[in-house]
Amino acid sequence: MTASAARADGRPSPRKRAGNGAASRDVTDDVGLDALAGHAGYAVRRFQIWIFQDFIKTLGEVDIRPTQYSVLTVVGANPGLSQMAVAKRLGIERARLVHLLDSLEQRKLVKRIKSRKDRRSHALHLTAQGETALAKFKRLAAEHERHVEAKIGRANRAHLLRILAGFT
Amino acid sequence: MTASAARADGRPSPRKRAGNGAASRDVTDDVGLDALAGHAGYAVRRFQIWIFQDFIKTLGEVDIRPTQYSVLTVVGANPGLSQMAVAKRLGIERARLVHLLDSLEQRKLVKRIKSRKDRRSHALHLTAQGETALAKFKRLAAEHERHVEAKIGRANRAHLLRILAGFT
DNA sequence: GGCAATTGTTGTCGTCAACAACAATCTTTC
DNA sequence: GAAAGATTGTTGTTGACGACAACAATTGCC
Repeated sequence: MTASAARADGRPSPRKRAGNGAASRDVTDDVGLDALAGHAGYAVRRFQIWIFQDFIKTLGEVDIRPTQYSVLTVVGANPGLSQMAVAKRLGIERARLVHLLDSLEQRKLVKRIKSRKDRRSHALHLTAQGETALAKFKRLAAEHERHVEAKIGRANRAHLLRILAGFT
Repeated sequence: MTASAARADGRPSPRKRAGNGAASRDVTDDVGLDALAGHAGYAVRRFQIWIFQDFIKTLGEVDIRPTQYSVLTVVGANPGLSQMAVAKRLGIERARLVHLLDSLEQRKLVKRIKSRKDRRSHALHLTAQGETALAKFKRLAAEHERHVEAKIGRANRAHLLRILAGFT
């Protein structure tokens, strides 16, 4: 895999010569992108955008976005966590989590309970409504995962998860 | 419904299921996250954040962000493209590309040349300065790619690129 | 020639990461 | 036990980014 290193030296092979102004046709369909093909970040970025859009669409009927889903899942699996703990675990800032929880609490899905052991912190719990809602969200999320499988293939998805297991 | 894990797929879950309670002092280190472990989107998201941060840091000395790099690369490989063509190819909005190009043009890396064949559009070119700068950016980007290899392994990175080739 | 479509541009809105500051509350240290 | 320092939740700001809408200039189509 040469990636960009091999082409950094001189003029590579500009396959698609788009000469001056000759772009009036349908060049947009066929723009050489060789230089980006070897960049993991670019591929991952495009893939992540696709995945999130499918997730948002698939969970659209319940109006749950990926970040909200991750919060609900973590709180559901670990009731009583503090906001700090959840933020750290999900890699989001506690400042951001505040708004997330404001929204989720307003929708009666989670509740903040003042901890008596550390009166600075809030113990997070799902409401009863939140539990049943999360069950439905998980079904929809599983459907979304099937879309991913359909897109990149079952084996590839499994391999992808294994490769990226260290980041979860 | 206990909502403890996504049992949709009967994964044996050999992972780190933290014994509950034992971590009441430093919960942050060991929060059960099994429910998210099977979600491709979450892993990809975290990975993408890691990749971008490393890219931004590695290209920090030249102050080039991933999106800027992708624009420069495409324009460098396909001189004369219109803004619309670049935007379409990179999957960004032309409205957004305007600001990107404003910045890059201000830094004398690219130039907008009014096309005489279609006086609505601009033909995009790298400046001479932009060409040499891009060469350096590509060397740094290659270094970044080596960081990725070091993180997930050479073979895994190659496989990842193959899996996601359809999204580039 | 007239009307629809395209291109670049400007603007708004909402999401998200990164900081900074703050009050309330632990925790440490003397 | 009190002062000093750290932590938690909160508010606010900044900037990158995606999605949309509107607009003038220009082009293509009929």
